[in-house]
Amino acid sequence: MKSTIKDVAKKASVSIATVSFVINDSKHISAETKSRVLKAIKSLNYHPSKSAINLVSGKTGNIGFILTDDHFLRTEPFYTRIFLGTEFEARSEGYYILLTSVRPDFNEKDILPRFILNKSVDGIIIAGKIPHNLIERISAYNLPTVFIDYIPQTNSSPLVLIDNIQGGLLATNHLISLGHKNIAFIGGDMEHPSLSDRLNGYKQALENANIPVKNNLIVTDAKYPDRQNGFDSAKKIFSKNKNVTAVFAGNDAMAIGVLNYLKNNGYKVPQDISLIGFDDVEADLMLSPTLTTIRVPKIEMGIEALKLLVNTLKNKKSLSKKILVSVELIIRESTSVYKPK
Amino acid sequence: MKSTIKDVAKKASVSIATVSFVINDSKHISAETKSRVLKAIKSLNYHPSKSAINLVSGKTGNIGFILTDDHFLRTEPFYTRIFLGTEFEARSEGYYILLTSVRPDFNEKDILPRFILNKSVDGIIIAGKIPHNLIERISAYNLPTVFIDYIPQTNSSPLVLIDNIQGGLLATNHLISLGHKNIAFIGGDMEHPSLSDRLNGYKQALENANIPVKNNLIVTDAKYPDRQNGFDSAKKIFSKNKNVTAVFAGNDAMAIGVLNYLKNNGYKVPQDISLIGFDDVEADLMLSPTLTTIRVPKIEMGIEALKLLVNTLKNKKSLSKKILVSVELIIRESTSVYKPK
DNA sequence: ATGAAAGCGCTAACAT
DNA sequence: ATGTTAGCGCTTTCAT
Repeated sequence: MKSTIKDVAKKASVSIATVSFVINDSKHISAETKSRVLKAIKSLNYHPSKSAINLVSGKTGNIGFILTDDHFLRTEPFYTRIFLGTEFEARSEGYYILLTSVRPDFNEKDILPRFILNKSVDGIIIAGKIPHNLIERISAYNLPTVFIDYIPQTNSSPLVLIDNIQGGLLATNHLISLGHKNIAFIGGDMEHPSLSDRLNGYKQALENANIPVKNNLIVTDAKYPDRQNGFDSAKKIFSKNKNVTAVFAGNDAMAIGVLNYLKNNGYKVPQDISLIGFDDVEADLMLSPTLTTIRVPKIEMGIEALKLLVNTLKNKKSLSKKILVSVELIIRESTSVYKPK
Repeated sequence: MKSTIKDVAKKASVSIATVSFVINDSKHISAETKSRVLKAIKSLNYHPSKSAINLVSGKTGNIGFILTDDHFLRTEPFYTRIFLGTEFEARSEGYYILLTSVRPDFNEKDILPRFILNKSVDGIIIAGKIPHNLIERISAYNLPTVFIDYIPQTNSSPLVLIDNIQGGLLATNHLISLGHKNIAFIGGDMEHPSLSDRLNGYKQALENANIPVKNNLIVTDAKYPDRQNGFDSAKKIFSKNKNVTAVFAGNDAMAIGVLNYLKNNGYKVPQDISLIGFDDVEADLMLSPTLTTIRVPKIEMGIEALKLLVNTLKNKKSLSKKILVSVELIIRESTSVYKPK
């Protein structure tokens, strides 16, 4: 039933070597022979055995994709979209993606993803913040690695990052251009470079506009940038500061929490408070008003990471490149011109 | 660097066959020899080459996992959890999962997942509702298949299903036991057996309690059971029926939409209206009140599907089993005793 | 331009 | 109980 290279060779009356040369275009074969082989391949519906190729080449044709459980299960499909981009690009490159999630509190006792132990991947893509000891233990295996949306402490690998500073600038400038001056920033998990750079962009924009940066308008103590913490952080800001007219939330999840807080407490968005998020996760169609935000090209990030990795794999030398994907201001309903009361 | 079976054999002073026997436990080897081999394996950090095993066994060691984009990107991590269960179980069984998503409107022109075309998987798991023509085209490849949470029209494959009727009964009985009589049902995508069976359970429970089933309390015309449609369906019910005191939503996503509608329109949950969902997707910690629901064991479903598939793979005969996973009533804050106004 | 043949790392008869 | 060896399907060097 299943045809092999032998069957093709026999059918085309050539040696198996010739068939292999034709398939891989690795040696010059006369046009006539080539077409005979190609015809045989087609008529037998022949597909080369991956296992055999892998065995002889010493490669696996697989790429490992690692992220933490909580990233994978996040309500907002942020990392899932990145994965989709990677998977999509892997199709054209002929790789398979082995996806695995690890616990966010991965420790010495946990075992490494088995595709690493079993040497079943040629390279690795790591998305999002990942426990440091995991990174260290993986690096012992010397696999080409690309990081997405995270800068590991000890880093020499190619990186695909969001241009968060630019995003922070865009978001804050948008609010400033609407006339806002008392602009709060709500962040969390400031160890993650994404969040801290968004804050940097925020500060920079204020300085550029000669608006003083006030620390009491900046809340960054949430451990994890999710809805609940957005809600709680908003409470901290608004219970003390009555003159805030705009909020820049570190991501859309937090922005949704902020929005909930504002609604529950009688603030109208955007009439009383303008609100901008970050990520554009298209989380919640129910959201009213719809959220002005900074769009992060998630699919593209996944694509870029795979390209980078495949490049490294093929060149046998790590290019150690850094790709900064740019972001885009998406104006919706949650921001509007500042009107003094 | 990379050690092979030969290195182990040499180190343990045995033949490579003996090493193989030890690894696979396929022949009786004396305890002494065995321990020597095991020690050699450990000291060399030896891991058998997957490619070689695959080649010799004619298998790939991979399992394909297919679902639609929108299921994969859903706000509520329902299918992602199922996938996680599958991936988890695959670890113990030594399989790798190749995850791919297809468009919900997959048609004749779209190409099949390439792991099918390239014969890179030994079997397939399909989760959720999938276009019928995809199923047909896949079936031509004669790969052992297991369906999760969906009953294909032309079916002979093993199935892992939710006991939706039981769930519908549990949910409705819970409301009835609280004294409710005017209980609405909100569903959507009734082509999906899950949703229609939940409705069946609802009807059955009412009949058991001698409560007449009223069609004007049943809204099932939403095409897709998401938040927005939950919201819209609630509007349909409540704008016409003033005596409804409880709602059974076909899933949590719709329930969240219903809750939003109720809040926006001055109803208090559960004081005015009791609300129960289905799935227990733990979607939204912000939800207030927290949602009473029927818990579906998502991880377990993924596990069961993989077990079923591996079983089929090993026995070389399709068991054509059907597994009905049972559900559980989770009482939280959104339901309470009926109080006449 | 094409073919013969040696492996890649492993399993499983078949021998001993 | 353990060893010898013939492949699995392919790539690639070396001949021709």
